[in-house]
Amino acid sequence: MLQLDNFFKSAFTVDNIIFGFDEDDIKVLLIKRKEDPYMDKWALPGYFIKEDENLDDAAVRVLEELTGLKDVYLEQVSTFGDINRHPKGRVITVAYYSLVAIHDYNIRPSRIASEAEWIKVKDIEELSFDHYKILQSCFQRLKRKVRIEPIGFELLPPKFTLTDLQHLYEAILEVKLDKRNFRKKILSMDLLVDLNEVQEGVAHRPARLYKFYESKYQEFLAKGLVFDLSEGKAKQSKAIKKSSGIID
Amino acid sequence: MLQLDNFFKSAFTVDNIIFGFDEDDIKVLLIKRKEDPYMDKWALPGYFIKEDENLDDAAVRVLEELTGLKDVYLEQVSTFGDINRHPKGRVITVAYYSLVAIHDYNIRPSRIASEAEWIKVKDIEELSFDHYKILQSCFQRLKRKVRIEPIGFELLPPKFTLTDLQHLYEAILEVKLDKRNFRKKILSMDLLVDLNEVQEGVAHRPARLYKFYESKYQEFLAKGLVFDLSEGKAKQSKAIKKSSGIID
DNA sequence: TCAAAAGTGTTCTTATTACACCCATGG
DNA sequence: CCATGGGTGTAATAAGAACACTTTTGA
Repeated sequence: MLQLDNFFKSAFTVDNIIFGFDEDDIKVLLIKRKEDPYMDKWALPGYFIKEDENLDDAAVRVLEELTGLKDVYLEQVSTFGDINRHPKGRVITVAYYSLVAIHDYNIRPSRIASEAEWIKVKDIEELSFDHYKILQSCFQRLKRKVRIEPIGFELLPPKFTLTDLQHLYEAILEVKLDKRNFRKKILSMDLLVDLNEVQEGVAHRPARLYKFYESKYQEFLAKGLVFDLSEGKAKQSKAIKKSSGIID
Repeated sequence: MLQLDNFFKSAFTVDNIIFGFDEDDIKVLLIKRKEDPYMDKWALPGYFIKEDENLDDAAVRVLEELTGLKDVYLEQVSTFGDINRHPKGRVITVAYYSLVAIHDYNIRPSRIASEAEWIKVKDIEELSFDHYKILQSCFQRLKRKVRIEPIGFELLPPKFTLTDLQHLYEAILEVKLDKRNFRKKILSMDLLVDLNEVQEGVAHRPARLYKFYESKYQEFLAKGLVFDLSEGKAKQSKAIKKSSGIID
């Protein structure tokens, strides 16, 4: 008869890597800890999972408790459990990343967080615990994911310009993209709605504003199209085209 | 002062999804449990992690203890921790997948496994615990991963024919590929060595044998090339080409 | 001599790249 | 009237897709 008490048990936490986009840079939300270990050091917002709580629910709760953010995109990335990753004993952590439109939310640090601040990913050199490693792993995941699904829009306000979108992709993919080719591609996917509005108060020709057309994305997927802004126009996926007739 | 004992602690396990390839089908290695819960039912090989053991080390150890397999490709996929996933109480599990060339290894079931058997992924309809869900999630991961890195070779014996390789990709990607186009692509990547040997004892024209040229893959990566057999020839990555000169 | 799979090129179509100038606005 | 970023098209190149017949072997 299996008795769980015969096996070692560990504390479990969730850590959230919250990505934002601001002035051409990808940032993450870090908290300054007001609790040992690593008191007064920058860390990812994370805390212990409860006994009666699923992992995803814990990620949502902890995020809200520490930063005030809710209803944001969340995805599990990876689990870190090295024996010595926590100075007080074995603590295994499940890392999640989220995507937030920075200016649409107010951050309210609380609980173990004395401050919370958006910091450029490229300026971060070290963090508490193994959080630097976790950050890198989540940034890699974001980079891959953004080429497969149109999640980048989560990082922009509801109305954005094509240049905003291009800069977002350039920041995530760490590449320079060609303006004309980028526009051709994204518009040909037919996933954006031209709002017939323009920017106000800019000292140059104002840009048109667009929004992401969520429900068209479902049609887009149903047609077997693939979202990839980084290397060209949407292509019909092989799965559909090929299965129709290779007799040779 | 943070006291870990004030927080909920859970038992935690690793589960291994071991993929193999045989007669044009992707298979997974399942064990028949000789221990409750789910005694005599098919399950993924998995067991409890020890107090002084990192997650990856546990995956390696458990795999060997239950199946006799060692020195195989292993990668963490995802963590499953729903409150009720284990009938005896809270058990959080970290899922790994591995890739094995079926005929190069002998399986020796032991510990909690009374039998171990390779079963086609497409024939599996249910498993113990939430293992069916874990399997699906790992298969999705394999599907994505195989297009980005040449890990498929782990599933083949050291010497294989181009048809073997094509069938492998067709099985994983669940697509039919064109023979001539497939050969053109893979050979143009220059990652295979033609061994100047042919199959023996086949009732048709014997095929040439190839092996994967591991060290050439490093050169290949260094040139900024991308491995993708599913949609065409290796392309120079945008990261390298683009950064060189867009002035417009 | 048959069955079974190996091996091999070309053409057409589509996607990707490179690239430069005029436009609208605020200061 | 200047500075700033917005907006636009085309031609050349490269990659992808479609497709059929001859070869070699063992039975």
